[in-house]
Formats: sequence, structure tokens, C-alpha cells
Amino acid sequence: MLTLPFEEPHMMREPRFGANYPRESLPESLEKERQHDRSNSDMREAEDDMSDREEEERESEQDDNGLPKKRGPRKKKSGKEFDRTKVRRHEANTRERCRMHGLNDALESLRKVVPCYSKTQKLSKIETLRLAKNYIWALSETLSAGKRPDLLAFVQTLCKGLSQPTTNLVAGCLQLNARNFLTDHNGEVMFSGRSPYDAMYPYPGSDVNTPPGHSGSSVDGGAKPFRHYSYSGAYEPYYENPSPESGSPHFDGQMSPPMNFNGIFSLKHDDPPDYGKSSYGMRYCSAPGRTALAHNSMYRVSPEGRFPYDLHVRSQSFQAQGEVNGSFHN
DNA sequence: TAGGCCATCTGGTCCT
DNA sequence: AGGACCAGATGGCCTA
Repeated sequence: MLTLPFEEPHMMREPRFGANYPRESLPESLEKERQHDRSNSDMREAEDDMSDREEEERESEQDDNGLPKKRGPRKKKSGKEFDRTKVRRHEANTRERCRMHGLNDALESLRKVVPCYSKTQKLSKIETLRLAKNYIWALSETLSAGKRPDLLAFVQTLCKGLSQPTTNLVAGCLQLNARNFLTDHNGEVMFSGRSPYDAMYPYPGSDVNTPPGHSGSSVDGGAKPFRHYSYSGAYEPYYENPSPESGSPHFDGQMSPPMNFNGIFSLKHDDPPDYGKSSYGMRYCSAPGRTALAHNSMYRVSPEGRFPYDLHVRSQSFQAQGEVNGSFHN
């Protein structure tokens, strides 16, 4: 169906800034799209005349019951009524744009609190939602387990159901070898590596890392290709690059806010972030020597450096919730 | 060039 | 009546 606007030519030139739209209070996000909008509206303006004609033809085709309309002179809206309809439609369009911008702002806020954030390589909407769901799931499992989590299993849970590019991005953010988190055709994350410490930290339960909506999708119908690997001083093989200063090819170097300002994942940080000020959640270090412990950590790295990350899952997570809620209530 | 992603317009439905 | 919400349609942009 060809959807064409009602706007009159003079409105089409500034489709976003009709008489009823407060320019002064225009959000920044709207301002940035003005240029883009103009190009679209120019195209629509050329089609406006045809729009009116086609609309009238549509109205004449069927009645309220979907049946062909009775013959006779079609009731035509008066010019005043027609103008009012157009104005209302235009106002509705403006409101709808604002609503969608609010939705996008909220989504952007969500992007900033999931464990993989990059201004230059933004996650798509659907991938943001998937990653957020996985993140919540992984954190919930960590909480319910009541014991130190498995790093790789945690990351694998994060990557479940994500596209390969997103998986690469997440792995890049975490400075892990993306090849260890290959996603198979069923959307399951396949781990190609093998930890010699698998038996050292056996994970309780068999399905604790399967997010809702991802169960039963494996080929064998029950067994998950998702294996639980523990982390120890021998984790170096899982890094794409031993240098903490280099990321994956898809990673632009900007860490997600959990690393940048929330401190969930703390890579590339020699100094521990100030958790008392702004951070929450989980972080882990990129090298055994980088203990980077917060004094209020729930989980701590063992003296042998077997567990190079720790968790902050109590008060800091509530802080995080507050931040998220705040973002969504802007 | 095809496909993915996105913004926008639009009409329908529901609610106040 | 009017606003919020939703989903379909459409076209633009970008990338492989």
C-alpha cells in the first residue's frame, strides 16, 4: 500500500515542525533528524497530489462493512473538515514521532547498561533486547547459584541467540576469542575450546545457563552444547590477543559502560574503578595479576589468580537498577 | 544488488 | 473527542 501524507505543501517543507509542534522544546534527537526528514518530505511532497486522489478513490471503493459502496454522489468532506482532518493527522504524526523517539531513547539507555556498548558500532534494537535479556538471565543465575560464577559460561549466556556479528562484538568487548563463542545454525553458542579446569569448578545443574526462549533448540533435543568452563590462571588461550590494549577487529576500542562508567566488566583497567561512586555489577580483569578488587566485592580473586574477576551483586546492583530506571524515566 | 535495519506515515483499536 | 499504542507499509541508508 502506498501511504502518502496529508500535509499541505507548506507543511511538507517542515513536516516535523508544524504550527502545533514546539520547536523550542525539540529534543536533540529530533533536531538531528531534521535534515534527514527534509529529504524524505521533499519526496513526499511530490506525491501529495496523488495521495489525495488515491485516498478518495479508496474511500469510494468500500463501505463500512467492506462491501462495495452504494452508488450515488459520494459524500465529500467540506474543505474545512478536510483541513481539520489533515491537521489532526499531522499532529498525530508528530506525537507518534515523539513517542518513537522516546522509545529509541529508552533503547539507547538500555544499550548503555548492557555489557557491550560502542557509540560507533551500535547494537541493533533486536540485538540490544536479546543481549539485555541474556544479561538479566546470566546475572539471575549468578545470584541464584550463590557461588562464584564461571566467566566463560557467563559470557556464553550473554551471547546466546545473538547474531555472529554481535557475538563478535561482545567477545571483542570482553577481549575474548570470538571463535570460542561461535553460534551454530540453531542459535546456540558453541564453545570450541576446552578448559583444563572444567573439573576443577564443576557447575551445579545442567541447564542453568539456558535463557528462557532458548531451550530445546539443540539438535539432540535435550543436551545443550553449552558447556560450563571454569576460569583459572590458564585462561590465556581464550583471549584473542594477549595484550589488554587490543580488541577484536570489530571492536572500536570503546568499552561498554559496564566498563566505562558502570564497572560491570572491567577490562583495560589497571586501576579498579571507584565503585563507591557509580558502578555496580560484575567486572573481571584481563590478566591474572590484575586483581583490581573492590573492597566490598562479593567475590574475590583467589591468591592463585584463578578467578580474575569478581562480582558486585548487592547494593551496587540496586544502584544499577536505579540508574536504569532513571534512564527510562527521563 | 539483496538484505538488514531504521524512521516515518498511516489507520485501527483501546482507553480516558 | 482525543491521545496512546500498535502494526503494516514504505522508502532510505548501509554493508557484504
